[in-house]
Amino acid sequence: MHDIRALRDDPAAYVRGWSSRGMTVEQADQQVKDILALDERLRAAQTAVQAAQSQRNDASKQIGQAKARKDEAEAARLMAHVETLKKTLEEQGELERTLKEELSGTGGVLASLPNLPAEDVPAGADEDENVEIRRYGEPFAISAPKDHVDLGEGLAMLDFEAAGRMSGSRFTVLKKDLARLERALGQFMLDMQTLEHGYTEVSPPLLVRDEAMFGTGQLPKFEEDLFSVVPLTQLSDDEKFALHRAQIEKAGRQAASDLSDDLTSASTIAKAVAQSIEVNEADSRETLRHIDIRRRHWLIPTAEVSLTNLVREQITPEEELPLRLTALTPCFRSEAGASGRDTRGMIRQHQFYKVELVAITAPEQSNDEHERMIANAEAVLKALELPFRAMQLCTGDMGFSARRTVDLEVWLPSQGRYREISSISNCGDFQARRMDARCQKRGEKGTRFVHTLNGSGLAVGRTLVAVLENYQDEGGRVFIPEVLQPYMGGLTHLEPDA
RNA sequence: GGAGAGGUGGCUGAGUGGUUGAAAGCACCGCACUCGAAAUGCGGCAUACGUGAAAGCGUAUCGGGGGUUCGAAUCCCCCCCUCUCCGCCA
Repeated sequence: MHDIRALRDDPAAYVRGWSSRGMTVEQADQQVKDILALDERLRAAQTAVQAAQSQRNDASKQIGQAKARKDEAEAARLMAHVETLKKTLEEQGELERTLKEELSGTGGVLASLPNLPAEDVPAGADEDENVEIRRYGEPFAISAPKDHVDLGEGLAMLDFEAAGRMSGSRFTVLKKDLARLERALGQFMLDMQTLEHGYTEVSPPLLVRDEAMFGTGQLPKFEEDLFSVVPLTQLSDDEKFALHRAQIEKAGRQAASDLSDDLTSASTIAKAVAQSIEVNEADSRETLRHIDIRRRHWLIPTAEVSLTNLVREQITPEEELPLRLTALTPCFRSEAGASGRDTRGMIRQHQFYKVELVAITAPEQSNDEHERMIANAEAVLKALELPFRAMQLCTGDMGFSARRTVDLEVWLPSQGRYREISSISNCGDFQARRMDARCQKRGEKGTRFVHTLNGSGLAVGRTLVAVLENYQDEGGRVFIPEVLQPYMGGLTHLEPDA
């Protein structure tokens, strides 16, 4: 969500920002012009409505006074005056609502355009123009490395076939020590982030409302990446009846007013009413559909959604910032746009575990906090002694809500390249505006929007893949990293028939 | 799932169609009194948006949305949430 006043003050910054993120300069320039024009029209409508309301309020007050002193003639005169204001009130009011929705509504322009990149973000079109900022560790020399699928199946601990039978593609079943290793990784990461890095552990909802998804930026633009669930509860008969009654009353009023100067026969009226009711049956169904939507929940694609929304619609005292939150949760992604990509193995699943890090900070703290968070994520890879590199994402490769993002990529021997295992973003006040999450200094009047940051610390599924592939030996056994051994009851290797 | 009660400013809580943005109390801030504090007295004390150089002015907001009305915290409808009892359940 963008600040219309900031855009008014410095339109050029927005042209610059958006033209670096998938728009040409001309398109960005036009976009900004369109927004400013829309804003202009909205404020004109607003001013007109307010002027009319002001007059109406004055008149209403006088009507009250006139009635109090039994001056019915004066009251009637004033009521007639208000009647003349009605047209302006309705037309301009309708216009105002439409323009406002278009500009700053849930599906409006300001909510549908991506965050502006920070100044130091390299310009670029896609991932090929990301910039490596550092590298840790040397890829292990493994001759003819197996991939994690062959390793896992060789150990009889990984079963895509069974998963496919019950759930289809992009699901997996882990068994025995491999299932335990996944659990160990989650526990280890969570312990590190809470005990060593000061994050507060949270066990949040995995199902959230539209508003929460809007807050972090998944909605309205990326609905197709998500799973939704709708309870099978139907509307009660009472609710249906109430809805229909409201519709029929509305229809009846409409029909009566349409026919008021031509009351030819009862049958005409009946026909008209019946017709209106039929039309409103459709309206009614539409209303019912909206109620269903309101009862819908979304499965979180990352705990970023739940953790960040913890401060939504709240004013947090600045002394309490930064808030550092972490959670180990399942994540659910439809991967709609990825058909054909990473179809083999557990790199890209509909469901996976991830330890998420979220920080809520005061505006001036967020840059430092970002660096801290990157280090917190890197610490996990270092402890597991997995080779990785850190990539500063270019403007074209960043997510919708981010103003600056650094990805961590782990070495995968079977692919002979680095693959994303963590993504750490500073979103500035972009999400805070969408959530209305603010902070306030003690004893001071004004509030400011907080800054929000999120990062994986780490994706458990992909870490499991990295451990399997990097720690394999020629016999198909897998060494368990030392830091994980306490979580595995002292076990040092995964081996067949364990 | 059934039956019922309720959601008002930072908090408690009055208000059931007309100068009510909203009584009163608490909390908080300023001033007076005091050597200082307490107590007491007086005054102040919401947010967002529009407009304006500013002071200010205007509009909206009593869980959210819609409706009735010249006028809604107050009446009607829908949604969300909280609480109580019953039922069911990991």
